[in-house]
Amino acid sequence: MGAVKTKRMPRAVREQQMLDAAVQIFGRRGYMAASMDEIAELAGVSKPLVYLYLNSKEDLFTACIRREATALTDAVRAGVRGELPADRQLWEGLQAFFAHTAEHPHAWSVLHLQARTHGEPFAAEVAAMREEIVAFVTRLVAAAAREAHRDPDLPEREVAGLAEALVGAAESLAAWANATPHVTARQAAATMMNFAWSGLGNLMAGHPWTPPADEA
Amino acid sequence: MGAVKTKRMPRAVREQQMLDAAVQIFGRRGYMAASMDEIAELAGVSKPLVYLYLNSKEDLFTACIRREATALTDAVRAGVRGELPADRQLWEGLQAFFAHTAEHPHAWSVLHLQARTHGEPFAAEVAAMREEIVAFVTRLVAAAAREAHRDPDLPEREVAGLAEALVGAAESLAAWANATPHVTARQAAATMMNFAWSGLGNLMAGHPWTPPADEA
Amino acid sequence: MGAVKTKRMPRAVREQQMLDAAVQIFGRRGYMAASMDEIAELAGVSKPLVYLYLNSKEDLFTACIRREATALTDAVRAGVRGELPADRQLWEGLQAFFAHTAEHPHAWSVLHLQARTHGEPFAAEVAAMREEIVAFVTRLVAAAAREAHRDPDLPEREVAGLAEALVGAAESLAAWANATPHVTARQAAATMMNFAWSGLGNLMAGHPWTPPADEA
Amino acid sequence: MGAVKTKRMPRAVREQQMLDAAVQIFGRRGYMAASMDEIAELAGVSKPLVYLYLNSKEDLFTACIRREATALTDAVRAGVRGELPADRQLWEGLQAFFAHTAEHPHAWSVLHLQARTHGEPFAAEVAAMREEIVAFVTRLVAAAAREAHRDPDLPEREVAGLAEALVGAAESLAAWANATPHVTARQAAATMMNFAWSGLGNLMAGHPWTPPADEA
DNA sequence: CATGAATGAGACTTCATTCAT
DNA sequence: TATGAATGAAGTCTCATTCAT
Repeated sequence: MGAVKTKRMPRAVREQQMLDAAVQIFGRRGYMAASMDEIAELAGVSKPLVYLYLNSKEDLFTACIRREATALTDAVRAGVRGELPADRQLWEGLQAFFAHTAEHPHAWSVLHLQARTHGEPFAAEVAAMREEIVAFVTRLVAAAAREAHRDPDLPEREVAGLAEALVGAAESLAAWANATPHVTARQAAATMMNFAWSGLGNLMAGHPWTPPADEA
Repeated sequence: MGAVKTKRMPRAVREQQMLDAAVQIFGRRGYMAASMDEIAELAGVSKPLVYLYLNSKEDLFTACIRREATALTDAVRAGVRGELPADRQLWEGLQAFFAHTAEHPHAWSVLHLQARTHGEPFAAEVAAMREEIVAFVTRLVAAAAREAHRDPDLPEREVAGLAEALVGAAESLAAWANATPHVTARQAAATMMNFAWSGLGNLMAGHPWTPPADEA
Repeated sequence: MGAVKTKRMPRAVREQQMLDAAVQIFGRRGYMAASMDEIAELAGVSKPLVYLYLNSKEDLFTACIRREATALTDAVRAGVRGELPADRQLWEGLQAFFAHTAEHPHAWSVLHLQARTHGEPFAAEVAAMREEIVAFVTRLVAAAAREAHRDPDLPEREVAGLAEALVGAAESLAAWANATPHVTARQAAATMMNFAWSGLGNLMAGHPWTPPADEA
Repeated sequence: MGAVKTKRMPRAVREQQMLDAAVQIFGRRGYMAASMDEIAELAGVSKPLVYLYLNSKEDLFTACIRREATALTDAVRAGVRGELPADRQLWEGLQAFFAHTAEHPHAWSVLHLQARTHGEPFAAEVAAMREEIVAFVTRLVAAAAREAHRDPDLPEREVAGLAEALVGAAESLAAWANATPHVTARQAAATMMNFAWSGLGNLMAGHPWTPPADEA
């Protein structure tokens, strides 16, 4: 188990191996309980090399957060086509989000649980990513309001609260989907759309949001 | 700082003091970073006494989780009147929830962040509480469906997903409300109702959920 | 070897044992080469106890320096009778100094070599002690000048230089006396008086300083 | 900062660059705290090259000591003209000594502080140099005795002690002169002559040693 | 009931040193 | 010749936990 022990690799490659191992261990054990020994072993290198390249446990953790935050936002961005109406964009973004978090559960654990649980420096790193996503959602809500010719604008804090709730719901659902067998990204996204777009009231009245039938 | 150092208290009282201190420290520092030394000092007792009464760090943490989980569910239960329609019950439950988490931020940190970040034994404890709340929400959704004479029942897993999303949104909003100045429990609950009951679609179309005007 | 392993001693006693061990190891190996493990073992306690009582290696070293500096200045002060003429006071002070350094060679190594070799915080500690001794010598020189009715006062910096040279010579001689077998404190002090009081010129001309014949 | 990084230099030159760097780092940080990394970087070469040329940290330190000890004794020897009377020779030697130590403070730190603080192998190296200087001083004292027709020869150990004290005083004064602004080598040497040649007694009586007025 | 005294185990980190190119 | 890559060994420090009074 762990990376095959190959000797003398260029620095950039070794660094990625270390980050891979670190994300896995941090995700499994949590920041404090993770030991540099275990990370080094899983990466197939000696501990001093980890320190030589990544400096300290804190820096290593930060590097993990940064890499995975970027990967996640990139994945979401890549999944969305900007020319579609707001609900369709949200639908696509959610699918990309659930797909990515399902494929990288350790990374998601690092971002969603570990990073927020261990003080400012790390939490701030995730907050930046979150803000980017919240901003994306906020743009969608604004666009939807325009499309619907909504007249009295929603107060700014109300929008912030809504975006927060939506993102929170999605995050929570991601954890649930990861833990529940046979729940696909598509299904999770559909549940989210029903919940967030139609609302429970409409849903109960028999008016769910209906996904488009085009995709794989 | 810390409890006033009084000698010879009955065991039950001492134990509560210890749990108070532990919740505070665990909430502030996280499970691993919290030290038994600091907890004992804040509780105003010697470390061996903590071990005598609560056995080990794990047991102490579990006791904290259990006490605070019970307190939270009790608070929510106490806030709801079962004879009202579903949306009103949800409205009241959410208010109670946001009010309690705002008043006990350390406890909320323990339940929402710390307990889920440190492996099965603790996560399971919180999961039990969560299930109780999810069950409550599920009953509400079922009741709402009945009230609306919804015909084809929602598939069970879909309901589970919706409840999960709703709870997740509420949890996320609780953290946000705690961190954002001047957001009251009532406002947070109203945002949740708009979001969860009416849905973004309706909201954009100018049909928000309207809270009743009766309460303080 | 090392202190007899007795259990459960009061804190003050254990602290002294630790300082004893630390002075010995620091004196033998130097600050950096000394390991806390070795010190703890020689003190007959576990390492954590050393940290519990003395905080850190730096603090431990500082405590050693302080204790030994105080002991040395106390010893010198106790050896001098203030009512005698200047040269007799110097003679007595030197004897006390050489006797003390000979009896506590590790302590002398800590003060003379180790403390000065490892940065400001420690050097400053010794500098304070040294200044006290230099001040004592400076008073003697001034007194001698008064006794001799010397008219044009010596410039202040000149006095500082002389005191520095005298103390330096004594320090150096202490190391030499410790390393050379069969050199007593009395002999070392006599050499110093010849050198410092009479000067090489007088000495060569057959006019040495003659010690009083009273003491043991 | 550091030597300019030039490729392909002859071995002898590279070695000197390394020794320069090593003396500086050892002088600044002390033997143990100095790291081979820092030395290699300051020398502008890679660490393996340092090992190729100088074998080990111990050997490197020894090489530093040897080079600087030779440089110092050479400087003193070069400053003394053997045909002059003893006190003039001492005067010249002291001036050369203070001038050299002032110009090479790192080297002086290595010889005076670091080398003596780290065990036999290094201390022995310095002891050899010191003996050479002490021998020089001893010859002067003997010469002075002859000039003064002193009859009963000073016992050998007494001479050793005097030389030791003189050298110790000079060493101490060198450190003091380096640390005190605006004290020149000439002034330091003058203080030493007053102290060592005339003695405090004479000095107090108004009979200092007077330097010749010839030099720059 | 309550605590001062004590420790085994393990964490992070650094360093001198060596391969393989 | 010269170096980027790599590590065994050791050091400081912290913590949960237990005696013995």
